[in-house]
Formats: sequence, structure tokens, C-alpha cells
Amino acid sequence: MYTKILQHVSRTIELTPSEKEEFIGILFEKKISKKQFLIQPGEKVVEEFYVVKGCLKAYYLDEMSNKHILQFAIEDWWTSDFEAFFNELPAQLHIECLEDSVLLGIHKDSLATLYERIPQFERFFRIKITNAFVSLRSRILSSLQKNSKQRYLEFCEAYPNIEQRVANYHIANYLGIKPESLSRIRKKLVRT
Amino acid sequence: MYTKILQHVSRTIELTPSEKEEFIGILFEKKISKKQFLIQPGEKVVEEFYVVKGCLKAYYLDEMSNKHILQFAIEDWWTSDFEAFFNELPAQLHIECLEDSVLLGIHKDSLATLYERIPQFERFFRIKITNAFVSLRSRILSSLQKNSKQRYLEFCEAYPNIEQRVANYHIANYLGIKPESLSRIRKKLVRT
DNA sequence: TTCCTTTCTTAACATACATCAACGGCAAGT
DNA sequence: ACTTGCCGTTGATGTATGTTAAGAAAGGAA
Repeated sequence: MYTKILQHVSRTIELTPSEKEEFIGILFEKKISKKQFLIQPGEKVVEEFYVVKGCLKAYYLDEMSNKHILQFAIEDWWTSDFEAFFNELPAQLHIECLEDSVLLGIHKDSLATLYERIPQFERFFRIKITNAFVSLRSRILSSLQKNSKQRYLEFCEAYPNIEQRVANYHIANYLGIKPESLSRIRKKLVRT
Repeated sequence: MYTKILQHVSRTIELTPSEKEEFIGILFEKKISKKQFLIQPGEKVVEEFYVVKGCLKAYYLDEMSNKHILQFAIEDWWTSDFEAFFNELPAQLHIECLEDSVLLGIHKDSLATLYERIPQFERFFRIKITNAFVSLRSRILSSLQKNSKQRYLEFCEAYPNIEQRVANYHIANYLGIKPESLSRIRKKLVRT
């Protein structure tokens, strides 16, 4: 149960066995089934989640009720409404489960305690957020400067597994295009 | 000289006078004039900079030598190639000065020492990077789902000052459109 | 000032993507 | 087996943005 998350953390910081114990101690397991919501807008967000198994999507509904997928979370990813979590604001995102999933959660208060007791974790989460920042940045470059076909190819490279697990129109939404357009793009690619 | 950056830091964490002293002690002043480069690709990036006065642009050149502006940095902003800085990789970005500027720099080693001596700064920079992350996220939503006119209006709201300080084609580049398109958009807006 | 370079605007045409509408496959439930 | 609803595909058409080219405006240098 905890093997994967310990490996995950150990890729960034080094922990003694007792520190690992302490870390695991503050985690809680959360099972959630398909079509259920992990987070909904307006809620207070006091937890962030590591995905042990499953697949979720984080999306935002705009004024016109259009859905905009920000992130797919699969195994070894973290998910939450980080804006709400860090800044203590009501959630703006929906996080919905696409497959039955198993998560490990951390409560905000436990995290604060963890930072006090094992300062390395402050570093761990700073590095995590920095990496997320960098990958967001490259997504901006793609979305601003590349056409749909190139973005689709990048998506396929970056998430080869997700591509077979989630519906086509979800992918189109993530890419910022219509399902019809994605369909045409795929058609052209198969031909060549 | 140091008033602004101290106010800036104090908005996030509380420091004693002696901690402020220590922080200021590791800063170094850097003056740089228009058209000069703060950072160029391939360089080792061991510093990050706070803008006391002036204006810079951070951009990336792709395989086709197309320029993509990622950030404008003006007063009270931080700039650097953060990916290179945090992950100890060669710089990928150009950071070029658009106006004669005054910066305050921090060396990566000094920063590490600072984290040891005043752990609050680990928190400060984590929060900084989180905020940057959140604003990048909202830029993705805009770039994926909004049309150029809406993005231009958002830009004008978010950076009213920059808009009068930098060339039009820089703004077009930041928005991911051609200067001609921006020109058309502005024309329509004036009419209505 | 005048000249020269850079930046901005406009127009004509090309292209990519959105929109609208229809159809077919497929899975779930009856 | 039949129906129903969801999803993916396709075609016709509209709109926004890119491309190319030219000239106007603005700014710097002599």
C-alpha cells in the first residue's frame, strides 16, 4: 500500500526509516468509485491526494458552464484544487473519478506538522510544485504556439496510457479543441 | 534600495530586524541596460532576480527560431530561468532587458544557506512558486479556451502598465497571435 | 531638420478550427 | 432481440487567425 508513495518521495529526498514511519502515519486511505467527486466547487479544501491506483480528471466550469479539463491524474500523480488548498479559498474545481480509484490523502494540518518535524518535506513539496510549474509552462507554450495536431501528438507521447483509458472527448477538451476536430486529426494521422 | 524587497517579503512572512539584515546581506545589486541579456541559453543559472526598477522579457526560441515570450518582469516581480535554476540544468531561456533596469540578485548557494538559517524563507519561496503556478494555470485556461480578444482584454487588465511600456508585437507574441491580428482586435475595440 | 530603420496598420487571400446536422456503432437495460 | 442513449465520425459551411505584401507612422541618428 505505501511502497509506491515511499519510492515516490525517495526520488526527491532521503528519509530515515523512522521518518518514513512518521510520514505514513499521517496519510489516510481513500477509495472512490467511478463518477464520484473527490472535490466540488465551494467546498473547503484541506486535503491533497496521491493516486495509488485509478484515474481522475480535474476540471473547471466557466460562466457558460463549459467544462475545461486542467489535469488528468493517474498512478503516481498528486491531485487537489491546489489554489484552494494553499490559499484557503473555496474550491473552484471539480475533481471527478473516471475509474474506481485508491488514493492516499494528507490533511493540511498534518502537513504543517510534518513541515515542522521533518523540514525536508517543505523541500519535497517545493520541488514538486516547481516541477508542476515547469510542465505547466511547457503546456502554455504548446497551447499558444502549436496547432492541434502537434498538441495531440505531444499528449500521446506524454500520456500513452491515459489515451486508452479516457474518452476521446475528454482528450479533445484537455487539448482545447472539439471532438470533431480531434476525430479529423486522428483520421489524417492514420492515413499517413 | 532595499525597502521594496523587504515590503515584498513581509507580505508573506514575518521577519525580525536581524533576519532582515541577514537577508539583505546576501542580496547583490545588478544594473543592466536596455537590449542586454540577463540570461542566455546554455549558461549555468545560479541566480534569481527581483526587479527593483525596469522591465525585462523572458523568452524561449524553438527549433525554428521562433520567439515565445513566457513572462514580462517589471517592478516587484522575480525573474530567472527557474527550471534551470532549480534543476541545475543549462538555461533554455533568454532574459532580455527592455528598459534600463535595477535588479537584486540572490545566489543559489546563499539561498541554500538562508534556508538553513531562516527556515521561513523555504516557506516564502514555496508560496511564491505556488502563486506563480496558480497564475500559470489560469493562463492555460485562457490560452486554451478563450479567443484572442478576450485574452487581450485580460492582459490589459492584468498589466495596465506593461501595455504602454512594451512594443505591440511583444504583446502579440505573449498572447500567441500575430501583430496583424492584434492590430485588428484593437481596431474593433476602439470602434465599439 | 532629414534620412533611415523599426513598428504599426490595412487589405487580399489561404487555412485551421468551430459549428451544425446527420448517421452509425456499441453497450446497457428492458 | 429490441430499444435507448452515448460517443465517434463525416460533410457542408462559417469565422477567426495566419500569410504575404505594401504603405503609413513613429522614433533614432546624423
